[in-house]
Amino acid sequence: MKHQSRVVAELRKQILNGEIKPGQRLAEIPLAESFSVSRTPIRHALTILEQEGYLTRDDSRSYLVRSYRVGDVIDAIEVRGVLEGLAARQIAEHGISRPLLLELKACLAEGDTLLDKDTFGDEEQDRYFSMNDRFHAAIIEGSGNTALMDALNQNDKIPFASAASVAFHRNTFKDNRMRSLFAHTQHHHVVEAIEAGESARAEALMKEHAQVGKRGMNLYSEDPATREKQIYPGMKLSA
Amino acid sequence: MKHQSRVVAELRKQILNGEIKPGQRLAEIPLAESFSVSRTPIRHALTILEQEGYLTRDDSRSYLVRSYRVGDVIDAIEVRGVLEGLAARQIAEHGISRPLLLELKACLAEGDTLLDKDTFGDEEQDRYFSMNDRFHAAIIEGSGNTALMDALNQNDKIPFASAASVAFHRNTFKDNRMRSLFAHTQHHHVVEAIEAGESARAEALMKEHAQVGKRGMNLYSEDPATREKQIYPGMKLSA
DNA sequence: GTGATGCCAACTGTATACAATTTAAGAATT
DNA sequence: AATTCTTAAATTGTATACAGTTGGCATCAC
Repeated sequence: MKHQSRVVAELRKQILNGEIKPGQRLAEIPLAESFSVSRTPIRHALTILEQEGYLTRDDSRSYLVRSYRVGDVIDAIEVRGVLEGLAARQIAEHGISRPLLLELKACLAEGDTLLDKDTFGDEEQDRYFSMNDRFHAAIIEGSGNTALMDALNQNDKIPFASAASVAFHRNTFKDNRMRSLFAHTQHHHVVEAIEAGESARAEALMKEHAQVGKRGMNLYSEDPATREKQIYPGMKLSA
Repeated sequence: MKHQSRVVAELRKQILNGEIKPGQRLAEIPLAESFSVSRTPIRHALTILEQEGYLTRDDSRSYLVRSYRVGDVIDAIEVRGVLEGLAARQIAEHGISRPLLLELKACLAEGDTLLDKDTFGDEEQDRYFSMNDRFHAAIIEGSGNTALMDALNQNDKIPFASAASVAFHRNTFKDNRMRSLFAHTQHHHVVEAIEAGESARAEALMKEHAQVGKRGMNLYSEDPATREKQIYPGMKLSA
């Protein structure tokens, strides 16, 4: 029992995995059958996923999986920049707490170790990405600014816009390592600035740091045609 | 006949008006009776209002009207600052469109006229506030950044955090006029900067402009005790 | 062959019945 | 008198029936 939460989670996962393609229509009855529940929990899930931004409604009727334009992703990365910048600034302004500083330093140390090795294969990449997640999450939550957290949660709904999305492109190892090295050095500088109470610098550095999200996916383009290209959760990006 | 949207809107209004107080429990059956509909549209409305942040769930069961701390409001104003700053910057970067410039200039002109008069009573205030809304909406939508609009929509759920919330405090006419005059001058400067393509300046000015939201409600305090005070939609703020 | 009309199937919106669970009160026991 | 146990009422979760609407398809007229 308690189908509600299960259906929401499962459906969201299917959308994010790309098992359900954008533009595809989601009708209640087929979904109910496929989940072996009644329409009631399905309706609940569709309502929530619409609110979360994964679905839209066609003519105020049926639900469609939403797709995005590349321009939306670029813009969302910009939004993440200013928000994470604000988080870094507020931490610097209020003075960083001991536990937060320790967590950030732990992230830095782990990254140093990873990037110091001669190899940078799948395992190292995965560990790097997970460390990257922790770093960003620590800064965001460390700000204690719930409005900021909410706004970023909203923003992360857009595919490839979240800090975790550096994990989606898989180019050559050398490329990824270089990029990671650069990004990690930015992490160092941000922590430096925060520790020194240099709030404006911390904000600027963190803001700029978000731009790696564009570069990493070759989205760094103001070309209007590129901006219009469709993109969706679970899409394979050939970088 | 389409009770859903009506119930959502009505219930949201009641929460925002403070007719439903924070901490109050919202049970489905009493609500259904009061709206003269079945539980189904009520459930739908509660699901949406929870997603929108107006309600929380107690022990994953009943819905409660959420309340906020003053600190949340201050933080949300800060978030609005960086987001509206980003909007102004992007407009300046991409070059302002003719219709947008006209709309902004119209807002400026209307404000000039209003503030030039000798009186600044309720009517002038209301017109000023409505013009202020239009100005902010024009900048936000004019950025064309949907992620930014989504994030700001999320942010505006926090009571007194939206740009429209300058309307909530009613002090002496003189105070309000002075504040409005100052804020309006900032509007002028922002448009100036955007028109000149001075994107960094436009961003900084717009960011600073959000701070009037704190001052206007005497929320400008880093005092931890003040930050902890409870606040809720529809609450009367004695400034 | 083409277009209009009408019918049927599928779908959403709403109401409601039923099951499972929580809450509360009252009774019983210590 | 206090605590615990029992039980009933209230509430949420789920299923389902029914009505109203929409869209597609086939038939029919031209």
